[in-house]
Amino acid sequence: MEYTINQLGKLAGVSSRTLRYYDEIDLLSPKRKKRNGYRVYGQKEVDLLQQILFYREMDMPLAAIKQMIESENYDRLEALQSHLSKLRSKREQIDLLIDNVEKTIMASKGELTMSDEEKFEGFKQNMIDENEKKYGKEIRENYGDATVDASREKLMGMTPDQYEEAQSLSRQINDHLKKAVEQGDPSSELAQKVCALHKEWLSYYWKHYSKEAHLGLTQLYVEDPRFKAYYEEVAEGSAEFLRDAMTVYCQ
Amino acid sequence: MEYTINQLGKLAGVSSRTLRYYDEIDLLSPKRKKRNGYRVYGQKEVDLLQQILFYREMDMPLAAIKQMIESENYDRLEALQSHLSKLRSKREQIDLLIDNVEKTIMASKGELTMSDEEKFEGFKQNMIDENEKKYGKEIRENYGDATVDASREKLMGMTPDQYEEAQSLSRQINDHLKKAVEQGDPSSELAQKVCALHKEWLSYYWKHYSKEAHLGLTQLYVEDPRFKAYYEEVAEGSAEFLRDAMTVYCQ
DNA sequence: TGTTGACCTTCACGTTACGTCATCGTTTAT
DNA sequence: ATAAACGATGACGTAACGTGAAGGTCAACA
Repeated sequence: MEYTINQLGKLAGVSSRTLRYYDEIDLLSPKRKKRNGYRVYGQKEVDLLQQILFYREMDMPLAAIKQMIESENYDRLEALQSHLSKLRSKREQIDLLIDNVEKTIMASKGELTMSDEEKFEGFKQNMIDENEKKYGKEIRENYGDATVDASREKLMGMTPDQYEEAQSLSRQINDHLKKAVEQGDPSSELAQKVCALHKEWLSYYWKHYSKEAHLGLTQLYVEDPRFKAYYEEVAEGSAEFLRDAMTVYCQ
Repeated sequence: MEYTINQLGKLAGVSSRTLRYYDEIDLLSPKRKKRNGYRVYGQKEVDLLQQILFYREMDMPLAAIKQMIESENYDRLEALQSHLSKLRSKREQIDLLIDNVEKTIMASKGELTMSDEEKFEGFKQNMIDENEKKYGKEIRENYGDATVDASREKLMGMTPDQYEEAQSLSRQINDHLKKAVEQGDPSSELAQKVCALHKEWLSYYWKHYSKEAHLGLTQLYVEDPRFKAYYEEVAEGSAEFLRDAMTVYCQ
């Protein structure tokens, strides 16, 4: 697919001026120019613009974005993973702010009092972000994005490896669970493997593991509509299936 | 409490230059100046800065913020309520972006293909407005996902006592709901008590409570067949009844 | 007592990521 | 043929500060 400057702009929700500016600073150049000077954007440019907008959404300066995507060791997938974790912390920050506003509302009604520190909770994105501001630039230049994310997660209590592992496990569980449900046998090897994976996944969140608690959790998955909704999205009846499989797994 | 310019800056997470700039444009002036010219900020200024930062967080230009807070009919409480709903929309947009990144990751692994339109979903803000108009599916995704996320997080840190309490509440809710449905009046004392219990029960799963979300959840109970099935077992029409009662409860 | 270093002041220029004309050529529809 | 829509290139404007420079103030320490 080929796009004119305004078509691409509309598609991506940016102005044509923006695209011309990106061309000017050699951040995103059109595939080619027609004889009449018109810019023509192709598939590659569409995808690159998407990448750029992801970074921009994280408030990264365009110069830094340029460095990133021009970098020798730029790993697109790694970058996307990093976007994910940043978006998640952004969401947490918004939750903090929502909390703050709710408290402020109550405070203005005289239902509670807030310390001056509390009044600004959620604005200054705590030590993690300050850390990023301080050292982020240099670290990023030297080691790329992944390292920054890594140190962030460390501050949050989990190592990046743990976090990644947990995320990966979660995806694996869903994938295998789906297949196992299709096969239909809770005592099958695959189903038991899902149970083992689930136990491993739990170990990232639970301090003390016990069979009873694990079984109780899967029972909860069945009983509690909210958990059930989650598992219904993985596969129909997967909550019950997981509980049955876990019953076998825990003997 | 009185603050110097840097103390207030540190407290609020802004630079002293910012505070001087706000003074310059008469957005936020210090309470007074000492003989030596030093700026002194007091309690009123602290609270005003908080308000300003709320607006700034919504990407409102400082000139507009100035107009707002100088306005004759400026209602602080109303403004806070508006912040809340805007923050929620912002959260929704981030969820969209997260969705986009996740899809992009899968696409880059060849697990699915994305249209060019899909690649820019979540960037354009006008999509938020569209989403706000679409009730059914979006509500399920937004509230449903948030519910599941919050539940999972919180459950991991629940003590057995808390879990028991939540379960007990759940049973109480079902008991009383059944009786209330039989009586038939959603505004009855019993029905309102059910709502209060439900709110209490939610507090075991939701990190941040809000009337809107609570009401949205009960609407979800009605619209989503999976949730509805759960409530149909309690009593016929109890999902609708709970929603109607909650509408009264939340005013 | 002098000096150091942390804060404070004002003044002023620099920056980023575009918005917004102005002026012009090109293409398409009527 | 003429208008409307679209494209191009300057060039200037802007918001919200960042970043010095040049200098006054203040507590503490030698």
